[in-house]
Amino acid sequence: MDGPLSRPSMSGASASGADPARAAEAGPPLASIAAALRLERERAGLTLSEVARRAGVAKSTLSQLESGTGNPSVETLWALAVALGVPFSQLVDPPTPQVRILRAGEGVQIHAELAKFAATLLAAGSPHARRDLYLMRLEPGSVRAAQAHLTGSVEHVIVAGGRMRTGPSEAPIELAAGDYATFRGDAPHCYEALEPGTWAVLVMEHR
Amino acid sequence: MDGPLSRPSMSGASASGADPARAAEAGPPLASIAAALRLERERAGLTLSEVARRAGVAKSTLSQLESGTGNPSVETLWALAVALGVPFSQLVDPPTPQVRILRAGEGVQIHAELAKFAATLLAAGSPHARRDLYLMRLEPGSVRAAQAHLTGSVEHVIVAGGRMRTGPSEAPIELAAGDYATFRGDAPHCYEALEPGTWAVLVMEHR
DNA sequence: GAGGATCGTTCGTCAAGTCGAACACCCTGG
DNA sequence: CCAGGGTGTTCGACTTGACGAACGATCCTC
Repeated sequence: MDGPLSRPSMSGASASGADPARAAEAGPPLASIAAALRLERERAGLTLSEVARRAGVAKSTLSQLESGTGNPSVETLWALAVALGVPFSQLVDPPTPQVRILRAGEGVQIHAELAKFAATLLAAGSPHARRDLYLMRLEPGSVRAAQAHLTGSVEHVIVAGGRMRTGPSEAPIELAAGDYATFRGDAPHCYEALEPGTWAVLVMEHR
Repeated sequence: MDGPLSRPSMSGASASGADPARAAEAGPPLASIAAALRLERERAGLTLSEVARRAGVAKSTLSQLESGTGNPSVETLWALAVALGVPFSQLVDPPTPQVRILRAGEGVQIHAELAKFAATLLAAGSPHARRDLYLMRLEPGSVRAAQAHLTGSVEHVIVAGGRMRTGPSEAPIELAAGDYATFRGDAPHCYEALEPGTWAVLVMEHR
């Protein structure tokens, strides 16, 4: 039902109280930074020399950083982040999930003392996800096709009323009120209402 | 109706396309880091010496960093973040908003080519906000009172169906379907359904 | 009020990050 | 075939951050 995808640790714990895993990542992400630097540079199609020039750092420094040798200063890393056009923290913290659907009624439910309350955790954001919340209304009869956003962007849709078909353009998913779905936003995807007055909450996660 | 609060720049621009302001913050946040270090240390009620000891850095180094002198290495800053029990990026990026309401129909609307689509930007997340999405269902007759969460947490509520009263315990707000409200989560707040079958999307922003 | 302890700051010393230049390498074109 | 401009890497010199110790300042104890 959900295909070959890795569950991104949907630990439903962080709702009832403190979350100890927030800053407890053990070691300084020297290697992670190295990988992120190289990844983002190649994604942007830039050369090491060019990035170094734009950032105002020596290319020797960048070379060492990309090779995992070194412990950059904040100033240096910041300059590189700006040159690469990515948020600073993307260089220091790991990537994001993939595709996941949560039908109405599914998911980790959190109940209160008096049973009149039930909350379903839809997506526990990674520490540095940038998430923009949208309230989306659409009427049937037209398909809104969205092209690829920035690399790594993820979209979350919670249908509040009506029915809609959304998801990757090659495999749309039909959702009804209360359904929740998330999918990659950096691939072509679409939105189509199946009933009048359809509306949903859209969370656009940029990283 | 919304009291003395500063509008946290709800620039509705970032929806139609690329967002140049994502990593374009001009200078390296030397002073910001200094302020964050001191703030988080005092929040935790720890002494400079103690934090330095836990982080395994010289207290002279920490002193210089808190005074804004210096450009710490990633390794050093990471150790301090762990010692302070805060996510790394909280030390490098600024704080968060306050209180804001968006009634159904209000807000910056984004229309598509065919006018059958309308999205309302609810909250453009700061680059490092950790946002957990919840689908919340609650029935009338009981008030769910939530105590203060972690400092700096912010809650977003989008009512999908029914009516509810929520917000800070000292000044709850009545919301109907389509209404959106956001308020501080580190102060006592409550949720109360006013109709059967009330449900909402809850976004818990931890920072 | 003297003693002790701890706070945060400032001062030299050492190590490490950053820089610039020279290096080997690949591809293109004269 | 071999200059030419491009890549990313490695090498010393310099700059700078991190360390440890000593320094006033403050607070509590005896």
